[in-house]
Amino acid sequence: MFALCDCNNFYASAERLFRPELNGKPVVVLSNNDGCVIARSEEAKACGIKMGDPEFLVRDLIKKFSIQVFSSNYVLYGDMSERVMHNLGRWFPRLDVYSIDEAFGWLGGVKDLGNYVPKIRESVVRNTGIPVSIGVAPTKTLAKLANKMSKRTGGVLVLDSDEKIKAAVNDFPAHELWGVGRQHYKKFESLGIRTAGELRNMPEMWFKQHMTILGQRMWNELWGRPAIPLEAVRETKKGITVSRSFRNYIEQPEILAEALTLYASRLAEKLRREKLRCLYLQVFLYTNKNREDHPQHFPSHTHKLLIASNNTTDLVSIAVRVSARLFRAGVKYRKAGVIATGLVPENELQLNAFFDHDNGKKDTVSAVLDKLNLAYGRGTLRMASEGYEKKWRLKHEYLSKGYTTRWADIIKVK
DNA sequence: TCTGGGGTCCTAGGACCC
DNA sequence: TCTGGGGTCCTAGGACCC
Repeated sequence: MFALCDCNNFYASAERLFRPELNGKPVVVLSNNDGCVIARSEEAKACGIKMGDPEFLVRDLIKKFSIQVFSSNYVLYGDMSERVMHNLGRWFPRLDVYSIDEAFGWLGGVKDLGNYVPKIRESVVRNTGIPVSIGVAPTKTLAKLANKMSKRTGGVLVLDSDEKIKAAVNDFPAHELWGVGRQHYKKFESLGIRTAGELRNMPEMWFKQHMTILGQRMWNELWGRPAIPLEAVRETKKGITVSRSFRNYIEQPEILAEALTLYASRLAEKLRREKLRCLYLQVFLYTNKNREDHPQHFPSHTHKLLIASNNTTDLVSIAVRVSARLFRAGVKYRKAGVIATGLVPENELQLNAFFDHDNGKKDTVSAVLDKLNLAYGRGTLRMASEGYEKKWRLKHEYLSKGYTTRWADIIKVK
């Protein structure tokens, strides 16, 4: 049996944990640049705030219901996530951490699930302060379904018989299934399919034809036959991205170069942290697609490196050069990013017979950079091309403190 | 009038996830 | 005026190989 454990309204719960006076009050967390709503407490949902709502469109609701607003604080969420996962790990022989607030656990051989599962939930809540819900079923897809249904029934739901599964799928909306997005739902609608129960009664070939092999897997999973295995060890990543929207539009190539310098520096740091190097570096620019009156431009280019690298100097110089070529005058750019692919382990460096390698000099520079920035704070030592003013940098006006990660921000008990 | 078969790699686009 | 960021997988088509 699989268990899906997920934190309720995770970011909102994490923020409220250190502001107990907000318990029972509406709370929302905004995306980067304070753009749109990405987490809501139950009270905020009841005020009519929807997932993904742009902040400027719900400003009136926020004011009307005195909703507490937070910018996203990923350092805090990352740390709280680690605590939750660590606690979950005590209860499962194998744990597959699926996202920052979700994990699949393997419950093979546990006899009294009805007794065991609620204990997991109570323990995590007691040890971390983060409320979680747990759904249990014979497949991952059904465990996800059970998890969603459990939010209405006290946070735990175990589907351990064909009868229970049948009752659950007949009561579950097809568009809320794991793996069903807007496009698939449109197809279901046109056929009059509303519930997961109606959906799984369609023939297997229908799934294969209309939803590719992923649909075929879903069909099996809905009938209780596991088609998606537990990944106790996550495979190494295929790519690493750093991209951000700008606070204001960028219309000058030299300002764009500043942003790309920062993003490529961050990307190099991420690669070094994961002990990887990249063979390809993709650079892309975006305009604001919500503005039909602006000229649109979404250029992108992938640069192939002669030797795999994770050095800040290498990646920054490529990113800046490529972005200058992609840039078009008279266009208002809203966002840019860099993607590293062709990832290889740091210590398996393949040299190039026709190209001079510097015998690790740049690696030494990067190591010094990381060491200084770790000791004295991120950005202490950085590339000069990052600029000084950085007016394009993210907006986060409602940022909470680093309660669990910064000594200066630790809560004092009187 | 008639021009093979089997494969890999890469890219772009679509769909979905949290 | 103001609409996030970081991922995965699948498919189709083009270019190329023998």
